[in-house]
Amino acid sequence: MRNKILVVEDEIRMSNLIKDFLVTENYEIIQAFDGDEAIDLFYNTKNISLVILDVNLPIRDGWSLLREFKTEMPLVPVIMLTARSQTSDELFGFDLGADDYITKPFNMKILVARIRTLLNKSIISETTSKIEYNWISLDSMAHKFYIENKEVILTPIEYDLLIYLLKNKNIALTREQILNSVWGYDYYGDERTIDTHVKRLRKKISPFSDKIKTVRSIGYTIEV
Amino acid sequence: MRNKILVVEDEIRMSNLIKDFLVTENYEIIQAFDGDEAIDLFYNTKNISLVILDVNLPIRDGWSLLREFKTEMPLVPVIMLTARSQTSDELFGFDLGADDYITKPFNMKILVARIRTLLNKSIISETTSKIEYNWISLDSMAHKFYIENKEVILTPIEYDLLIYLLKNKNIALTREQILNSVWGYDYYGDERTIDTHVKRLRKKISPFSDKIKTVRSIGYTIEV
DNA sequence: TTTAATATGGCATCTATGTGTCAAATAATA
DNA sequence: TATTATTTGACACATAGATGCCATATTAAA
Repeated sequence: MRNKILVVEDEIRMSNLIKDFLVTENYEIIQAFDGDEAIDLFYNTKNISLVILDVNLPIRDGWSLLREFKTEMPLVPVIMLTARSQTSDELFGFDLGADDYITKPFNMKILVARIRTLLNKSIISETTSKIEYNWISLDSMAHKFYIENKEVILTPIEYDLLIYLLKNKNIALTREQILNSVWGYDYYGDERTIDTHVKRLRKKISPFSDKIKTVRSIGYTIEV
Repeated sequence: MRNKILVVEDEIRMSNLIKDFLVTENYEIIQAFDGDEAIDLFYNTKNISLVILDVNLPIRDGWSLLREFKTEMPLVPVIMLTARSQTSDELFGFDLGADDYITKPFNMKILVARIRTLLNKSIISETTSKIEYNWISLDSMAHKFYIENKEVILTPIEYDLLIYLLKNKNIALTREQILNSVWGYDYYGDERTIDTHVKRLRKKISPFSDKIKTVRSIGYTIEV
């Protein structure tokens, strides 16, 4: 599955430059051109893997966005971009929890290298690109799952749910976490609906239904 | 405890510059001035937290050292220093597993900021998920306990109770304390119910049942 | 030995999860 | 657009599992 990167950059040329390059590297790019748009996209886009954030933004500046992002989703890595090279600024950024820092102008290949480093580290996309176990495999390009080399047809939510469980394999996930990640931040539905989807998913991944474990009083986890 | 940092840099002035600055930041510095010395110190110094590694070294170059360090101790973060700004080199470094990359000349404060970032990360990733004693281990992410490497299935209260006992290992806990912490302050039940849960827990952690000690007329404690 | 505290087995009750079903929402098709 | 198929979310009920408490046995201390 491709990693989704949110690029927050007001200079349209620069933003597109980044986008075009990262697209060729097989990332999925979401662009925001000011702070408000960034906040909006951040909350309404599922499964953002990483944020590239320019410091100099109109309306709302990068540091303030950084603080909000890191408060809400501390696990999503953030790379700060700035034209300034002032040390105090940089430190400020690090202290607020930026994961990396790149001074403009920069070389695209370095950007890609740093993105890779951060994504490899973060739990979020540890296994995003290739999921392949002896009982299940994923062809992310084709958007298909295979159980014992036989394709299983999943609905969109089932697909997202399974990906999320697999990305966080062996981690007990609460229903709230699942809801926030799979359904999105703004969804306020019945948590037990997850049970229904797990039921359906289990049926479809038969005979490996019990790979999806119930963690009583917590939620679910997948063991691979 | 102070973090120990191995600085591998052949230019003595630069090495001392780094050392002096990092010492004021309360790090403990070990200096190596060539590749052989670096290897020697790396293997013979306990608990190195981080390595700062210059690419341009006499005898044995930085990339080769990096490979060796990362093979032997992948969890120790490495920051690469280089005067070169060639992209291909940088990428090479990242691919070999360097955790960060700083081009000379650099600002000391930036170095410190990156060190902090890396050390926080490695500490977090080490401490949050697993706790081990010689007879029992806990994977809190997976929400699982293991006795002699075999998983023991605990109910939610048993799990919380055991966590609480372990957090306060070797401390005698009153039934009231246990009730308040595990059941919550708003719970008004029979204190002797704890006995029942201890009974069940002891059975499950067999043959280490007597690690949970009864402290007569007080409550319980766990010894590890 | 007596007394007080703890250990244990069992059971009634309570809680969380599994499952079938259905209506509403959405997507696909004619 | 109208019609049909699929997907989704929610609920009620069934069920497995967890919990709390009690009566009785056992142990430790005085």
